[in-house]
Amino acid sequence: MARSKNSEGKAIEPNQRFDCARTAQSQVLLEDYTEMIDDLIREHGEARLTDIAKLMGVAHPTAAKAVARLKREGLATSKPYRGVFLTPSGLEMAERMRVRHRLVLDVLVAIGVPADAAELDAEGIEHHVSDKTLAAFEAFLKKSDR
Amino acid sequence: MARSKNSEGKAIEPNQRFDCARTAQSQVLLEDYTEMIDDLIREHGEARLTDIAKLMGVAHPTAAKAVARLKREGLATSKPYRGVFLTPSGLEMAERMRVRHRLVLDVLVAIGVPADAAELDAEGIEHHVSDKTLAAFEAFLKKSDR
DNA sequence: TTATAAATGTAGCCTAGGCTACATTTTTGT
DNA sequence: ACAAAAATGTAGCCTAGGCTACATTTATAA
Repeated sequence: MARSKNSEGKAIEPNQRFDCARTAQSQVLLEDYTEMIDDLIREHGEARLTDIAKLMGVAHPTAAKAVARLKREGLATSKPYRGVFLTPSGLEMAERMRVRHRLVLDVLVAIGVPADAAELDAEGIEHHVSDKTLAAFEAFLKKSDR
Repeated sequence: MARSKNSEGKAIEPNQRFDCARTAQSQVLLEDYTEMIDDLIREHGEARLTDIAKLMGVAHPTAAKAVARLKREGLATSKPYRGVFLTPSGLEMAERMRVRHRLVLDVLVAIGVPADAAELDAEGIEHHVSDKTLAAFEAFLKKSDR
């Protein structure tokens, strides 16, 4: 082979560090939408497509496509011209994200990040926190409390 | 209007919390590639397309498309059948990501995240850390040191 | 009730990022 | 030098997620 090693003689191997971003992208969208639909239902009693689109800052057909995908993946249900609801597994995902969001936010604030920045960054970060890290966050907060 | 408010009477407004993920996606790819190209050049003296593809875990035409985009955005240069190089602004981006990566990793470790989880999660998190949060991270680490 | 407004559905287009298949150019090894 | 292997380029396809434009249904108000 021409160059599975190079001038420095080090082999190049796939780096797990980089291949999560792309695979995860799709998942992030699902998580954002379920989280938001859950928020809407809690705060307003229902999740209308128009409201979902407004909150996500996208045009309504974009939200409609996303909802179609949620339904395909078994996370949501809806009937024509009616609101959107989460299935049990959709609710589970929303709850999971809620917990993560809370913990990430609390950790950021605990280490001194201003509240506004913490809130914005938490939304991006919460999708990339593994279970191990989450557990460490809980332990850290418990320790900080006392 | 039919429902810019709803049964609970609360207005629905775009939530900045949700509209970063999508806009940012594109940026994340650029950041990952510049970071990795910089790594390759430092460690191996050059960044070959094949190595970039291997590291990213994608097929080589995918990497070629990404490099084409980096060039379009003024972050990289390359000649046919030769390695890829970063422009000054590409180097700047790589350096920015290197600093972020280091800080995020150190903060995670400092609050008790196991090293392996910290390394993996840092790669996802580093793209979502604002300047404010980064500054808070630095302050936190400085405080932890003593 | 019935016209109008709002919400939702649908079609069709674009770009990004993934792939395979195949063509071309470099590099390697004999 | 030259054949084979490796690297790179290119074409073309797919899906996701964004949009606008337009059709249809539901809700509101006169």
